[in-house]
Amino acid sequence: MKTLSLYQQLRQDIRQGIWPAGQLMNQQKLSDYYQVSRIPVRDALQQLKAEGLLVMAGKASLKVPELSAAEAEELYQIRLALEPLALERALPALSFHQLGRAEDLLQQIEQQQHLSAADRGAMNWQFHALLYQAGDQSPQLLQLLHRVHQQVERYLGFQELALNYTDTSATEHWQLLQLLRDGQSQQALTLLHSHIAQAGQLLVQHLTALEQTTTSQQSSPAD
Amino acid sequence: MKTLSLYQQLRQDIRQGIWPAGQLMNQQKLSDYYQVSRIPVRDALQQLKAEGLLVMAGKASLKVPELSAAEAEELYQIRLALEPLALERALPALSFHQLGRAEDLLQQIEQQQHLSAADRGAMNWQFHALLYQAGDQSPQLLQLLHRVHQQVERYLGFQELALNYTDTSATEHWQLLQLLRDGQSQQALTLLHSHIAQAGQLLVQHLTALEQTTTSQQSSPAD
DNA sequence: ATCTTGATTTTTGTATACATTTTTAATTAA
DNA sequence: TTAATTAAAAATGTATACAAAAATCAAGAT
Repeated sequence: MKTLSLYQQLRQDIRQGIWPAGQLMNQQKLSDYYQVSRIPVRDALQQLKAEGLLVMAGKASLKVPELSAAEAEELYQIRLALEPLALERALPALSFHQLGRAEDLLQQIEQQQHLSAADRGAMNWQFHALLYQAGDQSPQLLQLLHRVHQQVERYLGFQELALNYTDTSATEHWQLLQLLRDGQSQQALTLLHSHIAQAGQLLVQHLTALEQTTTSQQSSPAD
Repeated sequence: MKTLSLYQQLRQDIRQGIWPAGQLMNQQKLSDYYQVSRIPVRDALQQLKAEGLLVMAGKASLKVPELSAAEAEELYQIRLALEPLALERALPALSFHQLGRAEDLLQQIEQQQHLSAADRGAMNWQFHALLYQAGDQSPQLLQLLHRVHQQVERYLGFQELALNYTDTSATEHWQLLQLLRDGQSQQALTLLHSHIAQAGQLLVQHLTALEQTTTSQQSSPAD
């Protein structure tokens, strides 16, 4: 078991809901909890803030941001805008060697049986990133996408959604690789687009339904 | 004159070339230079690193990243992918009130005569951001774009490029506002796209030319 | 009852000191 | 000469202590 940096630990704990949405993250509490001084806590918090995994609450304090269907939709629109671009830029450098590595990873993901939705999401991103990284021609783009996926993973971990979607998703990944191997770039880009759109739609629908039940629960006893 | 945070100061100094590309940014030297302890320096450095304005150099040190035409092109491709999306999402919330504020800003920019290319770039981004911010419906997108523009500004400050382009650019901004006021959304999006593409092309051409003269200077005396 | 005002408490910001790691330089062997 | 190894140095990581700021709460005025 690798020892995690405090930053990694915190990120994981936020994703796992130990620090839920709305939670105020103050240095003192955290330095007590994790048994370190406030300096490394500061560092970790600042990094998380820069990545959008924490947001300002008031003038000088940080909190775990709330989740919303609207934001999830925004994140998926960003994915839709950036990921086809990333794949397109990587296309010239996508050798069979690279595609082989992607296949290995995909197979490995499938063999992992009992994964949480968030973990599965993280591995899916690894797969996508492997393709986009080819040739190392889009470091800026990759960094932005990494950030976006950090955010998305919080939404995935939120609830075990659409269990049957994982099959569809996996199938599409294999199809994507097949198209890339055959040099059918345009079709690959189209598939990637609809693949992301579909996943986004599913997530947003799920969250929207959830928000409505929650708000109706909140308002009906009061009214 | 407002007192800048160390982070802001450092960002400005990097943009102004006080710490040039390739420069190693170590905490000790900087804490001497800015007359503060290493703690606030750490904070500032970490933030700059998270924003991509500093990059790792070796295992634990940071440096000012090098500039390249390839990266500039990447950044403009990202702008092209994200900014039309941002405008599209802001469209429903774009009231005449908002457009009026944008006009004021534009006029104000034009009245500022002697600005560096980087300063002018920063104000241009302010103008674009004002449009995209309407309705506050894309906070994630705005944050990503802010990051991208931080990077772009380094390139603009690099050299006083294409002095005559500022006129073209300003004209296009007024045209964009006109189209938005007239409700010609599709045309506005198209104009925005070509506006960004044009600026990007100009910058990349400029940098490419510059890189070639530099590399030929480097290699010819040796060979 | 609500909104100020001021004092109290909590929290964050920064300096200093020390521990650990990384980097650099020098030395030795191949 | 080059590469590997090791010792010196410099730099970063972390803890503690203190200063400044922010948030909280209670008392008083409207």
